[in-house]
Amino acid sequence: MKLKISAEFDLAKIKDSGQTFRISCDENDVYRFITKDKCLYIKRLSGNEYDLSCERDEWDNVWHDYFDMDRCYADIRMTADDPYMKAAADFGEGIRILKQDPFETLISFIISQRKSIPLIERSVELICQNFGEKIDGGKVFAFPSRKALAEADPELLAKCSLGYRLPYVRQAAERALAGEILDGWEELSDEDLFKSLLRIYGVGIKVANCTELFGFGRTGRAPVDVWIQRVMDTHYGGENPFPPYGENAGIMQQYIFYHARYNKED
DNA sequence: GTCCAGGGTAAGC
DNA sequence: GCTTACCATGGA
Repeated sequence: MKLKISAEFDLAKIKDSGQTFRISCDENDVYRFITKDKCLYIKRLSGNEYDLSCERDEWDNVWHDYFDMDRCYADIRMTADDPYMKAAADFGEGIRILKQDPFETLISFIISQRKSIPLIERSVELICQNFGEKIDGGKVFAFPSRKALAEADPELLAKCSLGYRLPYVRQAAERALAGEILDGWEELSDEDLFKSLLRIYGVGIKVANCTELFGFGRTGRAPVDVWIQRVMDTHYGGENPFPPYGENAGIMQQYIFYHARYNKED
């Protein structure tokens, strides 16, 4: 179907903002998004006109929330209150925080530690191809279920370039399958959710915050990785500039991350 | 060969 | 509580 999207919405920036590791783009600028067992192909035609592979009800029921369409990012960007933050927020116009599946987010960010984004994408894609269900007529693989990953053949799992993270991934999948983690955690406060995530083997402060922000929609969480730390050291005297933004701290963090990584240092 | 990547754990103070 | 060695892999 065709859809007019008047909100800030930039497919290339969303793809390159390091939130999820499975967005692809073909030579015709058709972007492919995957969440759970759904797959969306979307292309910008002109202005704010888009061509989508799904129909209205799937957009309303799945993708509208996935793309966080009820939030006004323009209003949030305007609150940037120092020159560097303002420049990053302008540069990142069109980024949105995707509301991803908690299990996929947790596993993906456990894998992400000490890896570059291209290598994370490769590992996650291998996991999907080896252990995920075929969707979209068999052309695409969904992220693996808890059961498929918990019961994954160890040798095949090792071929996904997980390195020392392999036991982290397996244990998280086993505990998720057993219902010991994630289930019901939507009800927890940000702080309680944080504490619960930190108890998972292989999950530290950064991965816990990424899981909160991208998997549970907790936009007040602002993960600090090596890029954000560099910006803090270089432009903010080592201080964390995000707490004043409250519930939008994670969104401002995402503008800074995209800006810093896109411009390689700065 | 060296350094780095959307870090975390465990041992040692 | 805080610091530090070590962790497996691939790209620059």
